[in-house]
Amino acid sequence: MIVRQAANVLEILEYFARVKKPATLAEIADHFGWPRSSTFNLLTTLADKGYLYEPRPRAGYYPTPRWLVLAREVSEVEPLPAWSRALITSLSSETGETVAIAAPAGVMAVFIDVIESSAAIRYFAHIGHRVPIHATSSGRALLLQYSQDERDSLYRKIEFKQYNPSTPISIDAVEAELSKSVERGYCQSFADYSRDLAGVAVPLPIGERRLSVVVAGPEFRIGDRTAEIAATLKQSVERFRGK
Amino acid sequence: MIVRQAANVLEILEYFARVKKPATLAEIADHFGWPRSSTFNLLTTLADKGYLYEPRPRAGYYPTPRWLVLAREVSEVEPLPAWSRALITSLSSETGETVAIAAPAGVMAVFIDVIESSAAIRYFAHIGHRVPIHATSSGRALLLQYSQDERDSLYRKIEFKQYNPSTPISIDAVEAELSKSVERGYCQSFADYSRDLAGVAVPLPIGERRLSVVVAGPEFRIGDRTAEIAATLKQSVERFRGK
DNA sequence: CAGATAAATTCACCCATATGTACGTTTGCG
DNA sequence: CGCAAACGTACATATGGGTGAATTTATCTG
Repeated sequence: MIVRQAANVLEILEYFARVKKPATLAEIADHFGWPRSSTFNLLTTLADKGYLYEPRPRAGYYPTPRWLVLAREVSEVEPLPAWSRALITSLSSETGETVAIAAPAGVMAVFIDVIESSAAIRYFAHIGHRVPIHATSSGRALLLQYSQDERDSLYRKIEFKQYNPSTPISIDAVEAELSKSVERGYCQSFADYSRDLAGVAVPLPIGERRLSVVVAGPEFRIGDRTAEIAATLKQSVERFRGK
Repeated sequence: MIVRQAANVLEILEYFARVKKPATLAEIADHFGWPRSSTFNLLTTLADKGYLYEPRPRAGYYPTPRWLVLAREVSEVEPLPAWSRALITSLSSETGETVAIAAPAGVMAVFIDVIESSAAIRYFAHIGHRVPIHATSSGRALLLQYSQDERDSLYRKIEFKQYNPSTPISIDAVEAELSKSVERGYCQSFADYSRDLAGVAVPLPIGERRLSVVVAGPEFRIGDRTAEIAATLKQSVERFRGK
């Protein structure tokens, strides 16, 4: 069950991150198609707790720096090492594709750091983006770091959906793909989840954390370059990990 | 009306900012006294939207860096100038008290930047902290920048409460205090709102924005130093504004 | 490896809460 | 300056969502 008002708070934060200027109650209500009265209650709540204020009287609400303070506090703990960002930046410019670092989140993989390709046609992803752990290269690079037991209990929670023709829709299919990945030395996915999207990924354990790096872009650009990209990936990981 | 689930999202964020480590569903539920099932729904919602993840399987949830990304985006717009932070840092070390920059938020004043005193007994405030605009020195320094019309319409929304013996509980009382502030050249408050707390504040217009700076601490330390503190305040504002 | 214990998840029902409606206030325009 | 349209706010009510209890899943313990 989704908690609507909780999701709405996030919607509002995202809204402000997008428009980057104060918004009046009416604007917000209209934008989301929410009733004025409900919007009023929500904004009042956020303002009461010190998360919104009115930069200029009657010119609308805007988030206070409180968000930043709290976000900094939570993110300063166990930050990614400096080299991981250098790694994906370097990989992105070398390959010309979007590169991300993924972490497990139940049956999903979350991107916890992303460098987007600068190509016009590219994989559009952002930090916080979530993809099914079993149907993506980044996810499977995480699964490879699980024990068989851990994987088995995860599988039971997965709802196997046929996102695309090539989506693995059984435990066996996933396990088979994992075996193949071990053989070939890297994980890959060709539109197993997102249409037209191909990805190449490898595990990236950092300390206790099980992460993965993925290079992803349109199938026609990744196509037969997977081995080459995988080599670049591994090489770069080796090179940057030391630093 | 307060939107409970919206407030709960903020509570959770604050919780993680405090404990700075992953927390399981049970821990969170117990901490807040929420039913497990409700906590489950909330955490699931936040995780579904990519705001929480599980650093290690079964080791609990933790916020993703997504919060930081969004918070940065909203805060990068119209950031406070670099000198304003230097100003309050300097003021705090000169006076030994907590110093804050306040902005209007309806009938309240929000602190949008704060440097806390290092004294054991001090004014405890944080970014996002809110105080009544009419019953605090920081608030009144904001009111001074309003036109009479704007003030009048604000007054109608204020619910005059006797927080303390000295709280102004009428429009006239507030206006009188504002006049006195103009005469003496700065705003002050002696426990008009918070018990034992004294504050000295001056307006701080930055660009189009109407802000104020306040030096606040225990009455016994501020006591008869108000004039001196006000002088330091004004001097520092002059000095740093140029930079 | 049971058996016990604790945690996570599901579900249906009833109450808290989101909303439609109405009212007061502000703003924009002629 | 007066009127209209837009905006913000209050409140009662029906209904969507939070919760307690039941069920499943994981973890501990002897």
